[in-house]
Amino acid sequence: MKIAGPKGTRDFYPEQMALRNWIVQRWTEISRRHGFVEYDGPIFERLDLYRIKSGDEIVSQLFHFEDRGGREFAIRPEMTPTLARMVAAKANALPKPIRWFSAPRLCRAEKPQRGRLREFFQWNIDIVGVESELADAECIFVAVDFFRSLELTPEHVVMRINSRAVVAALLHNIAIPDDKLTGVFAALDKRDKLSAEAFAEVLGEMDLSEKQREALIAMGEAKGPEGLDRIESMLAGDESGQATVTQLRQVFAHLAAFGVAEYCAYDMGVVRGLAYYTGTVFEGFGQGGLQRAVCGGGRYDELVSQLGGPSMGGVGFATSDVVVEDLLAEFELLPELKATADYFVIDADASVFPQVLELVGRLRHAGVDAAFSYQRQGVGKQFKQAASRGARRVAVIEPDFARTQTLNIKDMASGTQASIPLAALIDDPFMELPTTS
RNA sequence: GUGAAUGUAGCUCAGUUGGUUAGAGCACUAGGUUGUGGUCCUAGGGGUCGCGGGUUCGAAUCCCGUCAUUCACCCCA
Repeated sequence: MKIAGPKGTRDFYPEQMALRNWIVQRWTEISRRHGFVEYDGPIFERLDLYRIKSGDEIVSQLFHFEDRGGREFAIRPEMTPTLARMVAAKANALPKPIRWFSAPRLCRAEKPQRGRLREFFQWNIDIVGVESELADAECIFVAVDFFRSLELTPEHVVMRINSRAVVAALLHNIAIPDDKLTGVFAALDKRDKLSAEAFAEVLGEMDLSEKQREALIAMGEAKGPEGLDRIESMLAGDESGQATVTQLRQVFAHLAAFGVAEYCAYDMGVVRGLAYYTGTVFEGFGQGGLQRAVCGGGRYDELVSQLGGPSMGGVGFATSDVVVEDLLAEFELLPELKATADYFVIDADASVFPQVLELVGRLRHAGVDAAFSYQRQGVGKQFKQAASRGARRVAVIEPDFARTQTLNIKDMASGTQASIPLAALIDDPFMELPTTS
């Protein structure tokens, strides 16, 4: 009886595994380049950890279970609560600022579709313990630098940036009551996906005054530098409100200094769904046929203290292997990852096969990736195998090898071939081959 | 959770108005070109036509159900 894999999960055959590893290596490399160190936590957590702060949306899609003592657990659906828990537990002992990254395997009981599966890998970058908007800007910079390293340009992906503090100040200014904030946040967040009429209709259902609705419509359209100017003028006379705009402008100034301004744009339509964001919020948005968020993040200033730690602000973002792959596929930027070997050793005659094994043994012992054919067959066939195996060089052992102690070495890319003494090969397996053919 | 589309070999698909042993390309395996490669040639393995039921002399093809996948909504990585 055949049993299919679980819905929304993937089997990583060597080809897919190579791509996944390539992506994770990229994440690791970029993280280190920007001065982040790696951490990890358990793959399941107490269910309460997510009940506290992630919001209903996340909780409704948890895979959860009980142990034999009736304790409730959930497979981690996101990493930030674990990070906050770990930081809260040792807050005073950890050197600040905390600059951590992780690439955890996560699970969410969602209905799978493009860019969204039930099991995936997510790259998380977080800076904790820095209140300055420098940290916000640096997180965004890391995200952009990652995309840039994949040869993605602003034509492929842009960072849309906003601040919940600014939004909150605006809403406060037009006297939106606290109990309606969440609803209004949600409405603004999907402004981009709706027509102007549909947006007005959503607002119409929310029991707001005419004036409030007009203000929200004006807000919802604010984008780019002019949009930010308009927002600032809407806050005229509100000193603390204007301060939030000044902070947001600082973020943009830092991003310009880091040299990634062309990737970044102000956008009132970005509010983000997670409940714990308090300040800067941002998302990378795929252009072309993708048209979806490919990374997302923001500032969470209360999460650590809510988990019993000291009052510590944090900011971070995440992206997943699934959307990164979709993004690269969309623009045909996926790498070609073929299996390779440094050397493929061939016998010109079955009688010297023992010497093949001997040479393979010596090369591998020297740290060289060496392969050979299991079957004794013609030289042509063995070369064919060497080629499909991705061998860079082929070493041919001739029938008179015992006497000459010399091999024919061929470079597969250039076709150059040379006669090299065994001792010289072992001494330096990657020597330049004489160019005479 | 709501709505829609699709389900033929490992992959991409053909399969005429329902008619005999269901095909192609790629991939895979073996062999040939008789001592130097990713070309070419030949052969081979592999399919309960998603599954179950119905209509019919006869169903991959029509009908119903079911499952799965994909897309959109919601939300999100």
